[in-house]
Amino acid sequence: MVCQAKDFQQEHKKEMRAVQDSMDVLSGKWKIPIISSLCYYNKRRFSDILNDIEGISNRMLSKELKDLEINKLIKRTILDTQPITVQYELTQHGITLKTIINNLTEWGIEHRKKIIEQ
Amino acid sequence: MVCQAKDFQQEHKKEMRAVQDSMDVLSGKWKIPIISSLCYYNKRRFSDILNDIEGISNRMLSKELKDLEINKLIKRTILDTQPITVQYELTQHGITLKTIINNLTEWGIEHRKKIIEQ
DNA sequence: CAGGATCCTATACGATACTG
DNA sequence: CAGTATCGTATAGGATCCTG
Repeated sequence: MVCQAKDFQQEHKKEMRAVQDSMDVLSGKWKIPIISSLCYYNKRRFSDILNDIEGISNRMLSKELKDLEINKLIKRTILDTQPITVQYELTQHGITLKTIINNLTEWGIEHRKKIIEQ
Repeated sequence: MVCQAKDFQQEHKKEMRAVQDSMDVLSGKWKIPIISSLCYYNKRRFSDILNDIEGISNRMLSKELKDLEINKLIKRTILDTQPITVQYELTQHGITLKTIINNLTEWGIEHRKKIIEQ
């Protein structure tokens, strides 16, 4: 009995740590919106993302894109255009976040309804 | 054609806004971990949550719990014990976040593997 | 035990201007 | 176009102490 309770405890600790691991990579005001943009549009240029996300500054977008690239969630490609354009897309690993993005989208819609209805 | 492209554009704008709506409520370092604790343990006292989440201070926990209560995601109950204890649990609305928490947990585990393996 | 009050710091973020 | 550099502010968050 006591032993099983301890097992649950252990299991929950692991789950809690896993969630925090996710949040280490995803927290902040802009990471999720950026990933969402790439999730919905697939390939997207710097200035496009800048327009997709309301309120973000180029400084922040630049910094966050770097972070996400370091964490292997997105891939950066310089296109041979004139002038040069840069394309971003999700990596295979980044794509595994699609489920979460979809859930957040659905939840956001429901949450807005809940807030408005009162 | 052009018209359909515009429709997609519109749809994506909505999705993007929905995601940001979610993040308005959930962003910050501690909200998701707190919800996770209540998600996995169901009913939980203040000091328990304080222990569940590594690194959180009582000041932050107190503040974030208030925020979540205002947003109707959790419910606060004062128990008639000596000394007084306070119990927190997810509301019906808060429970709708379980899917997201579970996904974040799974993703965190996979992400850790990815990071370690290189 | 469950917080509130106070003080303090780091950093996240914004605005603006500039460059290849 | 895709950033970088610089500067400034706000606020998120930590540490500590106090109270019913």
